[in-house]
Amino acid sequence: MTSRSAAARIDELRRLIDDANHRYYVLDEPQLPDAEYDRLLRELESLEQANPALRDSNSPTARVGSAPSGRFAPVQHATPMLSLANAFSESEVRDFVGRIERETGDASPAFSVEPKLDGLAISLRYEAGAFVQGATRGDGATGEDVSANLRTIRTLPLRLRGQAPEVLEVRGEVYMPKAAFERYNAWARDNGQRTLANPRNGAAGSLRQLDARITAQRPLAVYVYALGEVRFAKAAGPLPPTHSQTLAWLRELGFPVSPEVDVARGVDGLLAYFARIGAVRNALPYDIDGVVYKLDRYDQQRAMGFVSRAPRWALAHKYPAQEEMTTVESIEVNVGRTGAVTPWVRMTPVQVGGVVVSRATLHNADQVARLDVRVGDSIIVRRAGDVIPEVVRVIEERRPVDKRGRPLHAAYQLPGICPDCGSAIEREDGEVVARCTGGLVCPAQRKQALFHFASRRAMDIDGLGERFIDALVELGYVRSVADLYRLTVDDFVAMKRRADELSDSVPQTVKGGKVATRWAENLVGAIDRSRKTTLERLLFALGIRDVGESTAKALARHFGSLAPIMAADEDILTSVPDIGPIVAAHIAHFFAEPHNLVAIGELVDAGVHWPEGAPQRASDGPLAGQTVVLTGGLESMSREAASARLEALGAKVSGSVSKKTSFVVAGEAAGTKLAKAQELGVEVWDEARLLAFLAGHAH
DNA sequence: GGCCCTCGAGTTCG
DNA sequence: CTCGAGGGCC
Repeated sequence: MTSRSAAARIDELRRLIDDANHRYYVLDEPQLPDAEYDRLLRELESLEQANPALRDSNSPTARVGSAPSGRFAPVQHATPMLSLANAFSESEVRDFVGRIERETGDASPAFSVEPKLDGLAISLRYEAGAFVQGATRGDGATGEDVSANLRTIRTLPLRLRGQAPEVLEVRGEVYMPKAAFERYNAWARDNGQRTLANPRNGAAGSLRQLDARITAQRPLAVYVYALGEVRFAKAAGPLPPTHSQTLAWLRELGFPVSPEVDVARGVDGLLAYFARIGAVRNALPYDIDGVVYKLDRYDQQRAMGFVSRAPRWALAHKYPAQEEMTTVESIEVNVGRTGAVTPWVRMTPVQVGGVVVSRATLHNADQVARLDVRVGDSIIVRRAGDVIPEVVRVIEERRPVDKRGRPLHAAYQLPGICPDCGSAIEREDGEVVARCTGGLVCPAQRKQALFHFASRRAMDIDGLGERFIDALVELGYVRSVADLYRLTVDDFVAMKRRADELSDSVPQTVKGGKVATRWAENLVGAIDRSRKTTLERLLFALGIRDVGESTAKALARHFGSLAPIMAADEDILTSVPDIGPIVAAHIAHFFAEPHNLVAIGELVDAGVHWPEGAPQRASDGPLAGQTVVLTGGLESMSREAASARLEALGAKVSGSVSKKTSFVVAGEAAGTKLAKAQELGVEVWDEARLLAFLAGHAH
């Protein structure tokens, strides 16, 4: 190939690859098959290698990064990089908008609004449409030249598209997408590399790598959101008159601009945007710490001017932090109803997502080992999608060490004996959970068994909470579930008096004298009401391992009465739908234990009773054989009531959506289950349709 | 033996 | 809600 035609081909390849990159990374609409892309890139590489004179630092092949070039050179920003005023409350937003309305005389000014990415601010300089230099923010006036590292970022255009100004400086944020961060850390763990503490630190650290080849391996991305210096070839350039139009223009030039940018008017518009982004915050592919409001019209911006270094026409409205750092004060264990030993951390209380968090579960020994959490460690805690705090990771760099630089504390190990009863803790082969072997000898297990027995879905004894059960067991009033039915008002009053003397483990609101008597009467009444129950509730309340509500219901339907269940061997039990050999063994063992038989006899003697009937096999009804899932809240009835009505019509009400689900009933604020149903193409009913169906099939 | 669907169990704060 | 594991079907 002559060098002339090589030059033409190189030019063509660079265009094709740049275009493919733009479509893939910026527009998210890949067009070129991966194999074809690789082929073009390899062809370009070999042509550039054969023709060194035609190499170009803005060639797409440069994205693999270049060797270190010493220190970062300082870069003077042509126009200073600003900082923004922050707001943490609605009233600050009102003040901000009020000021602008007053001073511009515009009763309903438009704002360009955008998410505030949690990354690293940078400035990018283009001359004649080609990327020439990129710098960190630094102190706002002078930053560091990180051009080589920025070139490795796939979403950053190396050449602009269309009519680019002579000089164009844009400001943006370099960030690490959440998924890329997770992927990178998984890779780093597997390969013995240091993991990144969070996406923001990951972005900052990667951008300040002296060796751009390392940066190239870090999955960074960039969004632009503002202009710096702009010079057009001809005298006065046609700059758009508003910020939102500028963003659209930047997008046309090939820059990645957040798809969440919008225009809003007035305080209500801004707050609505803040709420809308806040609602999807977790689902966004990047971390944000707030949203930014910018007065849209440039003439109005000029009228507002600056205070020190912050513009008076822009505001960053921050969300409460969702991830915070704190320290581990101790690692302790809980013993559950089945003896499951669950480790958890007590940590220095810290505000996360608006509430103070002081403890978080570690689930099991595997999780402790994975995180390698130790006493004294600095940890990142998060309140994920729901409410439950979790330990995200340990910041190993901050682990306390002794004089010789060794960690102060060894890796945490689960205790070998139960802290509540001293029995051995064992973990079966292949199982994740470790269990206390003490059984009902263990006070922790006994308390949990009682709590489960009294719980709403079991015997439904109102007012018998966890702390109160603790006191009952510790003071020796109750050993087995049947003991509950022997307690009198006098017992409760006496117990209350003793508990008050010993500690404050009984609610403070319960005072002595008449009030105590009244309270005791209520409890005795609640216990008495629970005597009348159903077979499935009783079976569930007994706390047989692996027998939850659903299995208890299956047993009750299949056998109709208690005696045949107690008498059944494992073979007979296995013939019940959804009961296999393992659950059958647990059930048979439970009823083979003499103390369980005694407890059941005592319950019956104490007056616990339930209707018994004939065995029921496959149900019929208009919904026979259908599996239904309820999600979200219904207005006209509780979720339980809706379940009962559907079951009465023969449906099986399940908790999780799958291909086999017949239909999903979605109420208010339906969440992931609705999304899953839509993804799987499962039929979705709204409340109106459910009500119409129920009305049409009323008994 | 491997998959998919369910169920069970544990969990935090106000 | 999420994870782990039991049950059932291919």
